[in-house]
Amino acid sequence: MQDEMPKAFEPSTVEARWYAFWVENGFFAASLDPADGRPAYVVPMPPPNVTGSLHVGHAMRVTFEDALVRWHRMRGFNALWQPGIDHAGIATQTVVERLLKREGKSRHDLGREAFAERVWQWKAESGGRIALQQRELGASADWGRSKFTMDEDLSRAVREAFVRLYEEGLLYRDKRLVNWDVEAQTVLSDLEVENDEGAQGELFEFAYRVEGSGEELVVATTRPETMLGDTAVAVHPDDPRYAHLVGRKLVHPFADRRVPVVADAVLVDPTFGTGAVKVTPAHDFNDFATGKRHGLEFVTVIGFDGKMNELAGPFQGMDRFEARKAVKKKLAELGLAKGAKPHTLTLPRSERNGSIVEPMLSTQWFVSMKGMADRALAAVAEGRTKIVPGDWVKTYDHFLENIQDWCVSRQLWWGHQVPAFYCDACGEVTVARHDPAECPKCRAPSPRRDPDVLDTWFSSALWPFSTLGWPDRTPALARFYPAADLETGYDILFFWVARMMMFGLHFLGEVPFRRVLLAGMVVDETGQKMSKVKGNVIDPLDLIHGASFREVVEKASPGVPFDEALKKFQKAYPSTAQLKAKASPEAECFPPFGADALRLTLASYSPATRRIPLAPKRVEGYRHFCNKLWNATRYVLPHLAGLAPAEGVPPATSLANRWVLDRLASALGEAFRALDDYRLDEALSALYHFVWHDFCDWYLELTKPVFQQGSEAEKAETRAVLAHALEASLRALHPFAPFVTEDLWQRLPKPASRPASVCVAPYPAEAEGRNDPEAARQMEALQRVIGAARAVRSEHEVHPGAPVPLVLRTNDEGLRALLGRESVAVRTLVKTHEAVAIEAAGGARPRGHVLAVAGDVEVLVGLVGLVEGSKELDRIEREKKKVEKDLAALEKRLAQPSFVEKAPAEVVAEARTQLEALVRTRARLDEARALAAELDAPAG
RNA sequence: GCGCCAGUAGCUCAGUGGUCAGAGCGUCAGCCCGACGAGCUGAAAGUCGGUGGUUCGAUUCCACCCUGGCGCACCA
Repeated sequence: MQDEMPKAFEPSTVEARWYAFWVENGFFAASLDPADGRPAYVVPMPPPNVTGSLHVGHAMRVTFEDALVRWHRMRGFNALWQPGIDHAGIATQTVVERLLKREGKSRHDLGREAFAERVWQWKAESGGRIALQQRELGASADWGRSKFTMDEDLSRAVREAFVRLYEEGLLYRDKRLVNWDVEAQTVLSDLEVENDEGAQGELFEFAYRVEGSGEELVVATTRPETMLGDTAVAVHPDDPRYAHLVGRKLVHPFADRRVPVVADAVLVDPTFGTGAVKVTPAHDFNDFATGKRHGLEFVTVIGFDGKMNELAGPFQGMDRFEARKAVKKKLAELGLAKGAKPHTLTLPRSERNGSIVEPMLSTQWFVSMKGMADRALAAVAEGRTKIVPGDWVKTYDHFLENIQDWCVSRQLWWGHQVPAFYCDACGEVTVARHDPAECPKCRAPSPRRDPDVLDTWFSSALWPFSTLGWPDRTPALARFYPAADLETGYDILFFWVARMMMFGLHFLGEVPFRRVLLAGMVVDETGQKMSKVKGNVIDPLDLIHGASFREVVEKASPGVPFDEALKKFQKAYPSTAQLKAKASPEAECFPPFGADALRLTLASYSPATRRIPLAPKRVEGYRHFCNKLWNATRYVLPHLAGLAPAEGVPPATSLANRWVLDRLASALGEAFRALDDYRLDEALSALYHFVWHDFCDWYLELTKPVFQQGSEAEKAETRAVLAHALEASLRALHPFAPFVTEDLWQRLPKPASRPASVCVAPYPAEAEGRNDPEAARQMEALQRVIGAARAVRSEHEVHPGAPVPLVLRTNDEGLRALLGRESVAVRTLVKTHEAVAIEAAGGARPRGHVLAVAGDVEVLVGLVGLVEGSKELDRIEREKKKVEKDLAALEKRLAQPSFVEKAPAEVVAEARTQLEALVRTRARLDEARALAAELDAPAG
């Protein structure tokens, strides 16, 4: 693998071979060996849907989790990143039904068994493709332990959980009003219902006639068709308008039924509408409760198919929306319609298919949540599980404090079938771990199994332990439960995280994970959610492998004409549009940025932020960073000449070597602290800055004169430091950019103790550098001097290649000594071939030199004959203005007795030191100004 | 109605009770120098959403307000 290094980093050639290398060597497998004493670090991967295809959300999961897992693995943890796939009940059934439809069939044509067979077949062919895509991102999961939620062992866990809850009286069957998805033909849990706010509807008013009088009672409704199921009209008990009607009966215009007027303070707000409310206990949640309170009849008039049933009289067979119009019309004909006003309402919609959810009376299985919720609340309150960022604790608490029982049965064919059996002979219900051959009560043969399946999230809630062999007490369970970190998007805090907490505590008596890390959602560059409607979806694989505009735009807006789709896309990603304004379909929209660049980009967003605006331009920036690493290594390698460095931090005596080890220590320390705090962005930023701006911009440049003209001893020391700093940097960056770091690391000569792969090499901590405040201070002074000289030259537009004489003056002897020692460095970095003169301050000014001030050093740059005139006075004035301003502020503060008395001593001392420094700088600037006149005077 | 989040350079975002601040991209000027499908050097640019308060001191803490986003509940 030690081939010639191409000039530029090419992700595609690097990625595939290293992934194979890692897997072949089993680096990602967690160990169950009893002799392995390493502490466990476990992260359960949120199992993507079997129907899923990798989107940026998944890419973010992989990036965050993989970085954490690789980091811990390198730190010597026995890391288990538990992967898997979710069977995704409704989603998968919908996909396969759609396929059947193309063949002109429905699932009913096949029957339940054959349909399930068909789904398994589909799964074998195209399901779980996402697991392969996760590998393209470098996911270091323990693929050998991968689980599918419908695997035999996980199905056993689901059944066990169900039976136990039933035996404990926490799982029960009840007839109540549920959310019915008319399109999918199944019940939904409350969480699966989305509230569509701002829908335009109308508030329709009609009258009921009071029995035995000509009086009318006007009610208002947004759903006139439900009046067919009205069994009462409610008024407020204190409402004088209707007091006389309470207890009277109303005539239902279409049904052979008398409807009582009841007084109800809970349901009725006398100030809203007419102050009289029609009550339909079988089709509305509030009315259901009202019906219970008053012992009303429950008349169901809408069927599970969304059509009016036989109790709807003349409206039977009509679709509910059709019936709405018909009822209104009929009421108008009867003179009972009393007008309508526009009304904004919130419609409950199925999160799956968007159809309007119908509240229906139905018998379903429910899990009693209150007790489990209380324990889940306590676990977080007591800190046994920490939610990060902590902002989410309130949301978590609010959900659990107001939790309703969980409807877990679904009228689907794909999923874990409810293990309940009904005896048709005696009505006995049996819930059992094994299918009963006969009714345990009356011995009637073959009780009928409940046809329903369980909510997909029921099995997901068991994930942290069902994947480890529960209900058996396996070694894996003992070793890997509870997990350390659970990382996921905040959108499934209720669906998944809270339920895992509850089930984990219930079944294992212990929290399922110590930390919950909640990440934001990836959105487009303008902050909009990604959706096909908006045409702003980006396939992360396109960013990795590169893609033409046609490919990108087709995925963003399937089926939409190119130009239109392109426009939408460019609007969502302005920086891309800018980059490729002249986009033609076949032109390259994204070059192959590579998995590393994408990962670095995603890792660079603060995990605390809720919206993560994905900017392709930013990915490009990180590809450049990979390229920088690549080329830095390309520079370093020839100098090392294959010499393997010794173990440990190499000795350093030269300023540059001491300094770079100091910066390395500081960056590594910061990275470690940040990672520990789940701040991948801060860790990355510290390392990025070190590599690019300290290591490449300064240190590599400083090594050049050493290799050109240094002594053998200097060269040897520099070689060792160079090799060490680069090798440590690659290790430090490996969790973020696994591919490029592995490739480069393999090319470097390394100490003998290093393992076969960087992914199991020790993660560098601060001690792999060497703190050296003295070197840091000296280097900073040097950098200021060099910066001042460069600025002078740049501002005077002197050709960087032109040699300029440089005179550095200071009365600080230490500084003079330093500048003398480092004069070669100064000369190299200022890019002047002339000798550098180091002098005491205050001498006569050399002719034609422009002066700048760098702290205590006067920097005189000789520009004779190179420029006409000078901007020196301008820049001195500018600098002085700044200094004066800072000085004034400091003086003012120090003049305040309250500040000096009350502020901490060190703050005051620091202010004084700064003041002194500023005063000195001001003096230099004053001198400089006086001297500036000399240069500005007409040349003699 | 309850709750959460955001509002900092042209853009996207970091950040801190202590000289009223950073990064990337973008912009401007110069360069191409044997690590750099790029890079290097330099520069310009912000009254840190508004109003009050706490404090010796607030962009950073508190209250209220405005704007945008989100969640939950309710809606005859």
